[in-house]
Amino acid sequence: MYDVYFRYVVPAGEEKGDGMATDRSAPLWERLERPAPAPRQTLSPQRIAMAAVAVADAEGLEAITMRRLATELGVAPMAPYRYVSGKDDLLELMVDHVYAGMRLPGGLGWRESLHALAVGTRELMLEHRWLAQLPPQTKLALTPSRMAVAEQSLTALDGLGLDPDTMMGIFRSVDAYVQGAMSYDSAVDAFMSEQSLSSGDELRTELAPLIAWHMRTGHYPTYQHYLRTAARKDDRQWQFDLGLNCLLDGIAARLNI
Amino acid sequence: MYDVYFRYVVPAGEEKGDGMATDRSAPLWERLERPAPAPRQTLSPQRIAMAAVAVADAEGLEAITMRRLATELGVAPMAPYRYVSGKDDLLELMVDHVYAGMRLPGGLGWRESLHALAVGTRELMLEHRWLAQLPPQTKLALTPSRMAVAEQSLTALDGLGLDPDTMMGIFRSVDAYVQGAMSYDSAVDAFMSEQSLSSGDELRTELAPLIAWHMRTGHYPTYQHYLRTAARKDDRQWQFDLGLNCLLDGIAARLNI
DNA sequence: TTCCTTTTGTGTACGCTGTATCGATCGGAT
DNA sequence: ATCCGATCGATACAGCGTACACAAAAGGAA
Repeated sequence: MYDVYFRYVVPAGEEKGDGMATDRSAPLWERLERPAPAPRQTLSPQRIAMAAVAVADAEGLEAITMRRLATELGVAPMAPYRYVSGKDDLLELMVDHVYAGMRLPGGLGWRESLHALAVGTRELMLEHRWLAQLPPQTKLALTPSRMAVAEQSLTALDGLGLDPDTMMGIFRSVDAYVQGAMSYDSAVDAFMSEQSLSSGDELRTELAPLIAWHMRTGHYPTYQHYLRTAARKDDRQWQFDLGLNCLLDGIAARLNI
Repeated sequence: MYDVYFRYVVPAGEEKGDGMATDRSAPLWERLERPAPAPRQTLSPQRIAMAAVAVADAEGLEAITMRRLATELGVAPMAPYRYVSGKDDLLELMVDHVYAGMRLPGGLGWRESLHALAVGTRELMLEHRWLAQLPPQTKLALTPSRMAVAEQSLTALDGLGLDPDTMMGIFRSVDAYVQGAMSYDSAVDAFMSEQSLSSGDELRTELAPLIAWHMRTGHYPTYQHYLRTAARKDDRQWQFDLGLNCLLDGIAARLNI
């Protein structure tokens, strides 16, 4: 597990400003640049991020509590506040921590790169299903790892004769599709584990009364036909790929690339 | 403002079971089928939904509190619990209430229908920006209004020689794109109104220190080029349409329809 | 009218959350 | 030896969702 926060070069022109580590008004990433000169500390942004990610992976996002985190770290409830300004900061730290694990292959064509972006993000979200359940403000988080992903994707679209707006638009479209699709899947997963359901069949049994009530109204014949005859209801990979391939096809066609 | 909850026909075979209205174990929509025989009541699911939607529209989703809702209705904090089993139920009620306002034109081709689905959902989310910020469990909510939207979309894809899995896969892909794209836009909106920013320029000024810090690392040349030369950074409509049209193009091409 | 039952809204309280504030403690330069 | 800033601990507070028991009000039967 390599060091996430120190691999970013300190930009030139930054003074060594004393007390920088506790200047809570500066952006999170700027503060982390000089995490702390103290040698004794038991806490660190990395330790905090790892502990939080471990808890969220094991018990879901709703288990992430400042108190729980502190307990996990063997520390007083308010201790982590020395490193993160609040829960939002903590979530941002977690996001950056897991996105750092994403490795996009370089040297591929634009389509392969975008495909890898989508599949890689999906895999990250399958491994950490809380990633697709983050609160809105965290979805914007401009963390170093996410910037790196964006940069790689934009680079893959460079040199094709596209204007910057279109390049960013395509990147964001693919990302929007992935986020939307995984947000749905992830919500289903959360519901299933919360109700201790371990298969699509068990899920449908659980939902049967509700579905049956809807169907008895007779308002949804096409939906009902789907329910009765569909064969891939549990094949999420297939569903994800269907939409992704359509989107990539469309990008290729519409932009002549 | 027409009645949202009584337009669904009572399915045959439902007993008039006494106390049905307070049987909290039945699905929300089944309970609402017999909302209450009493004439005196000051509360009703409709009044609750309308009050909650009004608050969320005006002050955002985080203003939605059981206590705040009760205050708004001029009632004790626990009173709404007679009609909704908890906050999740309340959110579901709100979702159904606003989705009931969506009108999809019929009699169009599949592409126009899916386009209308996407644009209509987008407009709903622009009018009620909390819609794109709902917690995960509410994203699944199988409410009557949302079932109706799904049914219409599936119907538009019927008769084209597609198997049910593909029909549902396409519907879900378009929906995923819309949810993902609007979830991002909505988060930006929330951030802007929370910081009292009223234009893209003000937003960029606010984020300038963070962005500048990232850029000074020199790791994001393509991103930087985008920042400096892009001309449509604030044209969300264009961005949304770009991805949507690509997706629809791809669907048409890949499925030969 | 009177009584009884069922429905509907009230009052109070509990455990949990995020986090502000202040005091104790420790490490290392002076 | 002294000081000082960086850490961490203890306490406290307002606000949240909601469980629970009770009061008020309406409808039906007598």
